[in-house]
Amino acid sequence: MDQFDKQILAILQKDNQTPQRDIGERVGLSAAAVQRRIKRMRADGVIQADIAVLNRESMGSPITLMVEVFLDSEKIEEIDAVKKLFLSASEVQQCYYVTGESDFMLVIVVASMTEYEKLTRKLFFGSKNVRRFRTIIVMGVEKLGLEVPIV
Amino acid sequence: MDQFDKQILAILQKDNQTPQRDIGERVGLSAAAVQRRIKRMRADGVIQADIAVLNRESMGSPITLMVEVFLDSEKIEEIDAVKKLFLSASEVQQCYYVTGESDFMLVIVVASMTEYEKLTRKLFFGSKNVRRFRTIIVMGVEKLGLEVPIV
DNA sequence: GTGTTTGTGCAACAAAATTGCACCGGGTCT
DNA sequence: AGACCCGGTGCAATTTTGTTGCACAAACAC
Repeated sequence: MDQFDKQILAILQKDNQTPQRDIGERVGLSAAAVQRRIKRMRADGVIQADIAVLNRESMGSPITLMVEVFLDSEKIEEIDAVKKLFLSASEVQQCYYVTGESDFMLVIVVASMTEYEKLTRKLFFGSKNVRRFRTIIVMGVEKLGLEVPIV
Repeated sequence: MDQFDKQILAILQKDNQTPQRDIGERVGLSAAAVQRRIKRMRADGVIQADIAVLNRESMGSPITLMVEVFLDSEKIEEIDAVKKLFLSASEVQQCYYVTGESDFMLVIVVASMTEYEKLTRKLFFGSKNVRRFRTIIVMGVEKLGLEVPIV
């Protein structure tokens, strides 16, 4: 993971459709070298996924919710159990294990409130270890990205 | 935006490196038709971005934070002003305008706590309209995605 | 120094994306 | 009904991009 790799990643996390030739020019490598590095980083899991980000309005404006989850027990097995439950739901797009008053923060995207209500039963009411949860309704998604600082 | 488009988007938001030929086979179109549809959807902004998601451990485990922001004034101009400020920071990867007790939820990724401390001054202390903010430190990113339900 | 490993550029090659073209409904107008 | 776009399609040709074989160079171990 040298400076070349980092430069390549910086480009890809902004636009992974950039032709390898262009990347090569920008970082000072041949297209072949760039291609080998990208291939290696994908195999190593440094690049976890390659995705298209969709415009939500075009997709019928699904509802985004953030849920702060408070657990009773903080025993590892219990935590792992709820975590597993959360991850099993495709509507849960982001799941963070956090410190402070609460234990988990979830970012959930659903097509309708009815759907969220159902999900709520499955994830929170159905789990004995969830003491309470606070739902924050998102009115506007002002920015949406997954970029990471590259040192 | 018909059923074909939706199927294509469903594939791309999971893996935008899928060859158009494969997509064509899966949805029942020729590769050329798929290519034209994708091109159109990119031009129309239905597809907002194409990005690589990086493994954070490989990137030196940057710190993820969630910040709940409480404003004083809820006048539109004031809200827009802080929003603009938030969006101006590249560390702010997600910005949600929310209902409830607070007004904004931010997802921030920084390389170090020092950096966050500095950002804090710029975004919150520097803005008169921010009454208070609550920082939630992320200990573990259990899932990370931006997928949207496709109806 | 010799050999090994790792990575490079170049050039050939394979695969993918893009485009020109003829064609096929589904509307609309006369 | 018939003539006519219009939007979209598939096929095939073309162009662009990604991939691989090969010779070579730097770094390292022995």
